[in-house]
Amino acid sequence: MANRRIRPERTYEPKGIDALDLRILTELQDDARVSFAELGRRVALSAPAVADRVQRLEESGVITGYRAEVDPRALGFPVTVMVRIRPAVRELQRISKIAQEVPQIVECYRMTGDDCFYFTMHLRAVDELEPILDLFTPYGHTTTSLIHTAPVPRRPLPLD
Amino acid sequence: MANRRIRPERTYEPKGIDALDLRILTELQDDARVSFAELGRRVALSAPAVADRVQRLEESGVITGYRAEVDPRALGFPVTVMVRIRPAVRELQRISKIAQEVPQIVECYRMTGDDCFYFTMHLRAVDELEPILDLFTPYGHTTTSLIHTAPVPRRPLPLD
DNA sequence: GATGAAAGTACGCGATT
DNA sequence: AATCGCGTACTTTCATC
Repeated sequence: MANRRIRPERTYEPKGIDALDLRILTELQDDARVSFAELGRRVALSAPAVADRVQRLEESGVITGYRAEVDPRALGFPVTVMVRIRPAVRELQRISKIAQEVPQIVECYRMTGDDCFYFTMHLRAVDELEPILDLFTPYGHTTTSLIHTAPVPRRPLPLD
Repeated sequence: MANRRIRPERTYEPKGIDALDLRILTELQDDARVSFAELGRRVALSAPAVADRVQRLEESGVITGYRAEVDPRALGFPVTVMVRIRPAVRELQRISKIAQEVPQIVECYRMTGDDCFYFTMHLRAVDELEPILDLFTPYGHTTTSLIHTAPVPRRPLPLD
């Protein structure tokens, strides 16, 4: 029988990341627009030195991007919805594809359990919900929840 | 009988936000570290003009922050977990509080449905899971899923 | 537009291997 | 001796008035 051991494509080990890198990452998670000069002052390094480190962290995939966070409600998306999906057999790929194609969906994950997909989306009105859910119902069973509040709003990973 | 009509505390209307603001927000959602000069070039505005607009968007709460996104796996958190909670009666506040106090939890939301809390956390090993879940089990029933992949990794709100 | 700050580049120093 | 990481010096670009 063939060897079916599954190996991860990459081994994710924090090699070559030191305490100074973690301090830099903490600062950048808190304020991504800080200048290299100011960042250098905060971690006691020269501007070129921090710029080098930040570039290294970007190129090695530790930093995956810099995002302005916006308030969807302030932009006319007052409805945030979380949907779980229990896919019908052999329809997993299709669900991924639809999720990618619906622009209101801002994230979608696959996970363990019966409901093995979930996604979050922002809507201009609840009217938008039904037609979007109908894209998925042919391929699985959906469970929908409206999000009320954020007891813990999105926050950085603690890196100490 | 008292009037029990529920009104939102704030009306969230995109008032005073024009197409140029939306283009600026799109750029900043994509690359929060872009300079005002470069941002100005992209939206055909002078650097001081975009700087003014960005400041206005920050002060009005449309922009809530600038975050570097990091890859938790690259930093030694290979396990991402999503937990839903169906709280016991009258224990909602307690669940919020615990979620706030656990640093591994990077977001927590309250929503409609039986499982009216959910949160996401990043762990260094699955060993960490049990003691964290045990913080919640006295106050509700938990459903835990390990996250495998991201068919749609976190992406910006489309503002066209 | 002008001024002061920050980014980017080049080069040299010192420690580590 | 060679490499790596940092600092300094200098030019260009940017932020701010």
